[in-house]
Amino acid sequence: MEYSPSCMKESLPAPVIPKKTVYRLSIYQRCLQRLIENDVNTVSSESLAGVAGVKPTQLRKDLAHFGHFGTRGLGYNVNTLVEMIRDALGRNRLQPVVLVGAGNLGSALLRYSGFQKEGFEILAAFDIAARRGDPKVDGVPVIPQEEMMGFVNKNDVRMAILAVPVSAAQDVVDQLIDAGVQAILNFSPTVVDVPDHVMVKNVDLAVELENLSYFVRN
Amino acid sequence: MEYSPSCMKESLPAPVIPKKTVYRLSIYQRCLQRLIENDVNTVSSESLAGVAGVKPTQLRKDLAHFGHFGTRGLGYNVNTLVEMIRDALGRNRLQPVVLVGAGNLGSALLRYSGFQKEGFEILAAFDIAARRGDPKVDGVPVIPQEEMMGFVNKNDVRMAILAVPVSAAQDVVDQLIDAGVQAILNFSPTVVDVPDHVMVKNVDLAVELENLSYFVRN
DNA sequence: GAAAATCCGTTAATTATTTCACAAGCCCTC
DNA sequence: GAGGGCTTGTGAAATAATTAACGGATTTTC
Repeated sequence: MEYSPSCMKESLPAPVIPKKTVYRLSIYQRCLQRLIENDVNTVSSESLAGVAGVKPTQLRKDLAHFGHFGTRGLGYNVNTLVEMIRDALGRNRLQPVVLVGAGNLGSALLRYSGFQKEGFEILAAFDIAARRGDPKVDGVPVIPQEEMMGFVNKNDVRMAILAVPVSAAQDVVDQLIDAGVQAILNFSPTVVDVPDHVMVKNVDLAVELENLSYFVRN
Repeated sequence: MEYSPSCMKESLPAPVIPKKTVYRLSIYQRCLQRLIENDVNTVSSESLAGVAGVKPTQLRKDLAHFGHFGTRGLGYNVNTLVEMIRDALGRNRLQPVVLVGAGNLGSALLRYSGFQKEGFEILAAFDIAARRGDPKVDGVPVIPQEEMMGFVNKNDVRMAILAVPVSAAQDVVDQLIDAGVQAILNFSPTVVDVPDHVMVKNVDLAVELENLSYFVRN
């Protein structure tokens, strides 16, 4: 049981990390980075959980999926934890990403510094209305849609951010998948169909707002 | 049990709708609107679930929380369903909303037509750098931050969209809550502290992307 | 260096959510 | 208007996720 997950014993099906755990790892990561900035070396599950907005038990259980990282009586070493999470989430955080659809929302996302700051690089943006020689936006070239598949293929791009109109969404998604994309962050307000091996995360701003409105007392 | 929820009988604790159900209602709503545009009158749980990306059973169970709306052997009347969901989510879909932080992301959200299209109206945007007399963005006035609390108070605003830098997020949230806001859609990449009666939905773009990267095969 | 205080890792219990399976209801045809 | 074919609504079963409880390790204090 020690440091090696049980799956090592005889290549069992998989460690099976709950999706929600994986999601929270990203949140922990963000909080840890804040701690590093403040020169904090050690953190207890209680205080980290407090900052991340979860219960201490949940934090410990989440981390336990990946091994033993804490010191009883003391807590977790911040740097160790950050490395562990980085590994867990895939060291390929330098993964190239493309953005499709440089309209209002799309171009705002291009200028949004948050992605870069967290270690993602948007290689290029594609738009149906783009022309060769269009100016870069915040250092990112905006390229005609036709060149998307070739580009994705050539650069081994596995992740895409989608911000195209609903009417184009499914088509673009199909193309992206054809070209090798495996994960899509979808800002187009529609549900798209994808094969099992492709992961889509929908971020539908209007749906989020509508959902929130349910919790407003009348 | 019929059309009136059991809570009417003698004001029981509450109908207790699962959060995830409420969330999915918004998605169903969107899919239904697409159906209306295509002049579809009737839809089965199977086909609606297909479009919404869920299992038919789940759809039926979700709807069942609110009463009987379908016709066995036939399916659901699209218009009836739309009305039912609108009611369930709170008829106050004309709820006023304010946006705080008119930077890159904030101003893109202002121009984003999706909110309006779904029936939300952004009354005003506030920014620390705004000056009286600044031009409107897409019809929405951009107002100095100092006037936020007064405005929210006066206009009975219950919902806010937050797109300010991390360093300002908690302060602004505290002010918003003081002024009466009950639900916050938070695009600032940080977890904010709120009392129990306030609902926050975090949309952290970098976290979403990082999370997705876990599912990319190496 | 012993005792007290802290805090992790883990099992078990609880709670929430999803799925199954099927009875009951309704449409539609003949 | 009777019967076959669909499709809903729903209890019960299965699954997943969260929380609680606690043993044991480690630090800190005196």
